[in-house]
Amino acid sequence: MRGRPTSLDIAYLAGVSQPTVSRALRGSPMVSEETRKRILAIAEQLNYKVDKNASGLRRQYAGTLALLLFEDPTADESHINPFFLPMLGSITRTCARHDRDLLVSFQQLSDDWHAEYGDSHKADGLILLGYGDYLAYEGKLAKLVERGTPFVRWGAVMPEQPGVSIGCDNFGGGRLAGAHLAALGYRRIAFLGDASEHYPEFLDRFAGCDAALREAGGEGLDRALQVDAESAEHCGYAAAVALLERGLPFEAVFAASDLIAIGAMQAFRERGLRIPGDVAVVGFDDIPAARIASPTLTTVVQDTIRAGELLVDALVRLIAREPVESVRMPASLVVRESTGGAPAPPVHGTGGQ
Amino acid sequence: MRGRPTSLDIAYLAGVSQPTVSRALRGSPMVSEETRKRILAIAEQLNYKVDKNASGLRRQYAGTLALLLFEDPTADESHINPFFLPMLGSITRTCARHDRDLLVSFQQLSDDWHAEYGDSHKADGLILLGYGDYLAYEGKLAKLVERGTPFVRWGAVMPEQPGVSIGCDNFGGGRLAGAHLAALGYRRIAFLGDASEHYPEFLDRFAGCDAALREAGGEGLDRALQVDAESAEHCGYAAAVALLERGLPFEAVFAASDLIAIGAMQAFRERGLRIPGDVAVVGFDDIPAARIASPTLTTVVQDTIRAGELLVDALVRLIAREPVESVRMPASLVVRESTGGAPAPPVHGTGGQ
DNA sequence: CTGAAAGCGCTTACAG
DNA sequence: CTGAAAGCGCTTACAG
Repeated sequence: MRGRPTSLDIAYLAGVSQPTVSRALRGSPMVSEETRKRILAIAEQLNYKVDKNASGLRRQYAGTLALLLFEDPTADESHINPFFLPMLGSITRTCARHDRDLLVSFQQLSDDWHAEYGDSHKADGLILLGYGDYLAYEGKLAKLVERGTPFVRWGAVMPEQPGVSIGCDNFGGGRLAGAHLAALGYRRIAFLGDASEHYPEFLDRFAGCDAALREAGGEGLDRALQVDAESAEHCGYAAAVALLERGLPFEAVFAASDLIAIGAMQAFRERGLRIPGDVAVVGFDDIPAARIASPTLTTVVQDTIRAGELLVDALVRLIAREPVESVRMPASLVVRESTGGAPAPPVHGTGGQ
Repeated sequence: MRGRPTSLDIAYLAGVSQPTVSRALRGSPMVSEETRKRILAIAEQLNYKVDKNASGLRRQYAGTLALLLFEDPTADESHINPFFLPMLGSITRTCARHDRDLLVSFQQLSDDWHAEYGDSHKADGLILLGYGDYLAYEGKLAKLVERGTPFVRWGAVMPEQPGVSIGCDNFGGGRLAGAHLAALGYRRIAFLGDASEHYPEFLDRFAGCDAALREAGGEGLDRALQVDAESAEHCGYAAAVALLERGLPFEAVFAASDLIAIGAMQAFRERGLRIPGDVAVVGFDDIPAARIASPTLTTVVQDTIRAGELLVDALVRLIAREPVESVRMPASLVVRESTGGAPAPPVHGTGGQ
C-alpha cells in the first residue's frame, strides 16, 4: 500500500470487493451492518478519504460551489467591501453544512468568469457577489441562464431578471431612512450614490427614501442634491465635496452605503461641519466601521448572515433542479449618533449587538 | 454531442486522435503548429474546458489550494478579524496567477482539518491563517509534517517549528511601538494582549516593546500593567476595564492588535479619559478601522498584500517539492492621533495611503 | 509528429 | 446482500 490508501486497499483488508467498500462508505442500504462496520473501522484506521477527483468524474459532479466576488474597479486592490465579510463567513459555514466545498475567486466584472466555472466541472454552481454596474452584467447573467449553469446572485431583486437573486428590500430600507429623517424634521436631504439603472440597489434606496419623504408631506428627494458615488470611502468623500461645491442648502445626507457615508463624514468634518448639528447622516449596510466612526453612524441593517444561508440554500436547490424563487429580505434601521437620535451609549456598544 | 463537449468531440471534429487534442491543449511541443491551431480554434468555438476531475484524477493533482481560516472562539460568528481581508484578496489573486483555485473554509482550531484536506485530493496544499492558541495547534502542525502534507501558515516565525511559516517581525514591530512611546516621553506603559507562549505573536510584540523601553533607558514593560486579551474588540474593552480596576498608574497602552486597541479606546472614552491627553494608545495591524476610529490610531503596519503573495508562492514551491524557508517580514509604524504625534491630516486620508 | 493502449479511483447498473 | 464489469474524461508512456 503505497502512499494514499484507495478503496481497493480497504477491500483487500476487509476481504470484500471494492464496490462493496464504495457502497459501505456512501451509506448504501445494500450492505450488511456487519460488513459496513468492518469497512468503516478499516477506513478510519487507514485515514482513508474518498478521492474527490475520481468520485467527481464518475458522478459528473464537483461537490463544490464557486463564490465569485466582483471587485469595484474603483477600489484599490486591497479593499474588498467589508460588507461582504460576514456574508462570506456565513456562506462558508452553510456550504460546510451542505457538505460542499467553496471555491473563492475575485473577478473583474469584465472577465470571462461566466465561462471559466461550471464549464470545467470545477464547481456545480456559482454565487455572485459584489456591487458593480448592473447593465454591464445583465448580459452575462442571461448567458449563464442560457447555458443552464446554476447560479444565484446577491443584489437587487427585479422582475424579468435572468436567474435567481437574493437581495435586501432596498426600497424598504430607503424608506426607513427617509421616514427617520422626516420624523426628525429634516426636509432638504441630499443623496450620495449612483441612483440610476446602472446601480439598481442604489436606485431603490433612493426611491424608498423619496417615497418616505413624500408620505411625510414633503417634496421628496431633489435630484439637484444627488451626487453619483460608488461604494467606497474615497468616492463618498469626493461626492460630499462635489455636493458642497454646488452651494445648495441641505440639512441631511442619505448615503447609499456606509462606506460612502464614512467618506462623506470625513469631508464634512474637515470643512468644520458638525454632525449631526450642521448635517445629519444616514448610511446603509451597518458595516463594523459604522459603530467605530465618530459620530457613530445611523444606518440601515441587512441581515448578512441570513443572506449567506439563503444564497447557498438556493444554489443547492438549483443544482438539484428544484424550483427556486428570488427572495427580498427585510431591512431595519439602527439609530446612532449621526442623526442625533440616540445618546452616546452608556455601556459598551462596539463588540456586541 | 450531448451536453458538455469532451476532448473526443474535438478530436472527431478536427480529424485527429483524442490524445493529440490533449497534447495540443496543454501546449505540448510534440504537435505541429497547424494541427494545434485547428484544435484550439475548435475548442474555443465549442467552449471546451478540460474536465478538472478527469485531469486531476489522471495527474494525481488537484490544482487547488485550501485556505483554512481559524476563527477566534471568542469572536461572535459573524466577525472574522478584518486584518485577514486584504490578505485573502491577495491570496486569491496570487492563486489565479499560479493558475490554482482556492478553496476557503473556516475552521475551529479543534476540528479535524488536518485530515480533511490533502487526504482527499481536494487540495494539493494548505494555507493556515488565524490567531489562536498556538500550543493547541502545534501538535497538528507536526502531524501535517509527518504525513507530508504541504502547508504554510501565517504566524510567528520561530526556530524548531514544524513546517513553514510566514509572519511579520513582531519583535521589531513591538520595538517600533515602544521606541515611539519612549521618544514621546512615556514611561509607564500597559500592554493589552495575551503575552504568553500560547500567543507567540503577542509575546514577541511585548518583548519588542519591552526591549525598546529599556534601550531608551527605562524599566521596560511592567507585568503588573499587562492584561490578557485575545484579538477582538470586546476583549480589548474588557482588558482596559480590568486594567483601570487595578488602580495602577499608566500613561500609555500598547495593544497587541488594533481590535484590542479600539475596544480599549472605547472603554477609556466612556470613563472620560482623553486620548492621547490622559492615555496614549498604539495598536498593531493597521486595519481599516484604525483610520476611522476617533482619535485615529497609531499602529504597526504589516504588509498583508505581500504576505498573501509569499504564502501562496511558498506553498506552490512546497508542492513542487522545492526547498522553502520561513520568512519574517519587516513591520513599520504609522503615527496617527492616538499618540498625539501627528496633526489631523490636512487632506483626505481615509481612502488612500 | 501522431495514434493505440492503459489506467488514475471511483460509482453504478447488471447479475446472481 | 455481494461481485464482475464498464466507464466517467483525461494524460502519458510506448510504438511507430
